[in-house]
Amino acid sequence: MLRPDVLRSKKDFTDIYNKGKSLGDRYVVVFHRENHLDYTRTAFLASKKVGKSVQRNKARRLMKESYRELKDEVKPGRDIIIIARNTINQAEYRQVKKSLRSALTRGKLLKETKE
RNA sequence: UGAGUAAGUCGGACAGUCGCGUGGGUCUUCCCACGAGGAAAGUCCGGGCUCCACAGAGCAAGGGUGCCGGAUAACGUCCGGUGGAGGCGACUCUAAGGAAAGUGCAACAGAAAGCAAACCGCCUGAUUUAUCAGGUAAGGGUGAAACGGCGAGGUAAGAGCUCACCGGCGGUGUGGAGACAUACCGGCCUUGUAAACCCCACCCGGAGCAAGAUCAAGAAGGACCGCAAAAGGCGGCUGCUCGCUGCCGGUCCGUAAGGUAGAUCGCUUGAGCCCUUUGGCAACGAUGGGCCUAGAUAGAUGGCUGUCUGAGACAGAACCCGGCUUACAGACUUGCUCACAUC
RNA sequence: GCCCCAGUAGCUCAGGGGAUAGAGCGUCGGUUUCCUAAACCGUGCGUCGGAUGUUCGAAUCAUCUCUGGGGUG
Repeated sequence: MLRPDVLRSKKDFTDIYNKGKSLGDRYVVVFHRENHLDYTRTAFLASKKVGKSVQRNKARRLMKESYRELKDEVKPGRDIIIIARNTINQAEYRQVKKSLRSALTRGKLLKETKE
């Protein structure tokens, strides 16, 4: 079965790119937009600029793992696209997580309870 | 011991914990099992499978292969051999048919680049002593390549003109399954290039799993049947009105079909892997037994902690197999060769 | 996934077995000018993306490889 919390259609992507907000950090770029649902939908992308398939898979796994640990702090009801930059190849997991956290914080996507 | 050569194996491991994909369970979000490669890569060949075309084969075009024999489902792959090249050797490499079917090309240099010729020479004759006529292709020079090589005889000078050896070509015999090898004889002999066109032999229909098959929303669009009836358009019964009626149009219900979004299948059991015995030099084949080993669909292998020779190669399945090619840190095993030392 | 194409000077491109690889723009130097521009003259600029092979000879032919670009569903 297809999971509902994953972005799929081309229309969603172009809407988020054109009408959503974007912000970048050292290792990742985040696009986000309200989706009027009661849950969050996400997508993790690594383009060919990042490297061959091994590097791209590694980048996506690091981003997914980072998001998994931050998931409970994220406010629901948004579509989020997380894109790897080619600097991610030199990064460790902790650095990626830190970068993603700072990006989400600056986009005010996290709940106010945590710092 | 050192150097080398050939073949092969592994490709960080283990434990705990939080997560991911598939399957199963007593499907309560709990438990169990399994979960990338030797190249998964490049997409360079060969097949399976699916649809289309032809349903008879042949010819042509276009493309491919190219020493011989075997292996194989097939191959441009593999194995064994032949010829050639390299290495002291183990061994390695080899697009290796045909140039006497034809066409083209061979720059520059050189007299001459392919079928005959002759620049300087050499020799003979004539004579005006510097040229002319004839003979010759040994020597010089040019070039990547100059019409068999080298030596002897021979001659005016020379020449396969003659002879020995070597190379090549043709014929015959012998060995071999064949490529080919070898012996004898012959005339003395024909440049290179086919990864230039080409000739000969053999092979090839096209597209590709996003192929294709099944199910199938919709306030989507079209077809047909029926029913109801408000308005409208055109026509008929009559010249007009009313009325009746046919068609179009519109609304609703139904039928069958195609089929978009979407879903399911194709999707992993296969020319499969491991072991035993056995035929074969080998590739590989046969017999018997055992095993089930990813199947996602924006696409599953990651994070943290600890231990160990301290960590680090190239790299990620997408329908599936057989090969080729390319990339690859490091570790290990076995056979063989050469050199040195010792016994 | 499948299928194509390209790679030659700093840039845009010729050249498809025999060149010292060529043209335009550009760079640099000079002439002219008080100076600059324009004009004119000159100058260099290249492992022909890489490796191996065929050939007497390769940018050109063959094989492998790298990089870039495009098409298609």
